Amino acid sequence: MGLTKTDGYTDKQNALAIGLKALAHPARIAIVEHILAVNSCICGDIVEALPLSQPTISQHLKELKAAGIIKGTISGNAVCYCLDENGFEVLKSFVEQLEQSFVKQRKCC
Amino acid sequence: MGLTKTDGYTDKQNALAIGLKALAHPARIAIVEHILAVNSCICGDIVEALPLSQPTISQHLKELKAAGIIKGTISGNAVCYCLDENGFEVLKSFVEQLEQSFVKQRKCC
DNA sequence: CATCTTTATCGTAATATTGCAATAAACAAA
DNA sequence: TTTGTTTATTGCAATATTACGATAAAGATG
Repeated sequence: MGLTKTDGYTDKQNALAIGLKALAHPARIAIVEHILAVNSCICGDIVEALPLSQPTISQHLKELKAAGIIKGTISGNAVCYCLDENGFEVLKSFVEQLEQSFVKQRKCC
Repeated sequence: MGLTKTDGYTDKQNALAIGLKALAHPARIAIVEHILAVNSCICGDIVEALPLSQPTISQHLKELKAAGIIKGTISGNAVCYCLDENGFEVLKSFVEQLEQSFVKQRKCC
């Protein structure tokens, strides 16, 4: 089938899956890390930093934007990218929730 | 193509992408949350808790195991599943790293 | 205007993922 | 041994993802 079922799960679970999927690719992780590393909006030097063609990177940026992980602001004929605080919160709170439950979990295996 | 490029990224980036991908599915999130919710090893009641067939769930469990997120211990003809601490650390440290960088990031857009 | 620079989109080929029915495998219980 | 119970594997079919060349779109620059 290839089609992920979404009914039968909570909205939260589905939303989280989408968010994680957006980050579950080395190129997209590299893009986020690059944005963090340069510590400013980047105006399209990502193509030089990654081993992918320009159309492919454009596509990855689109996915990160759609997932709310980055924002893009048009500036002349370039686009400035930076992290989107809101989308980042979703990921953070999930991991925090997991960690809290995990600490409470008694070891059994 | 459909084939994710892995050369040109660090081992850490590639490993993280694999770990995130393992969690980037509502069923696998639901499985992990269920293991945490019952607060003990579960011996195969997941099939009743999720809207998927037994073979499909078996496959998702296999992926979570391969990613180091859960462990399975054979117990009679059943299998007890619980979280695997090691695999969980990878995810946790990534988010912590992201968060630290993110705090330092000055707002620009 | 013409041209360059930068980013986005379209079309397409290769590969991956998802889900399930059918079946197997492994052990338990009668 | 026979039957049930539990989990894994195999073999698909349908859909999604990834990557790139070609091209478009939009603004900058000469």
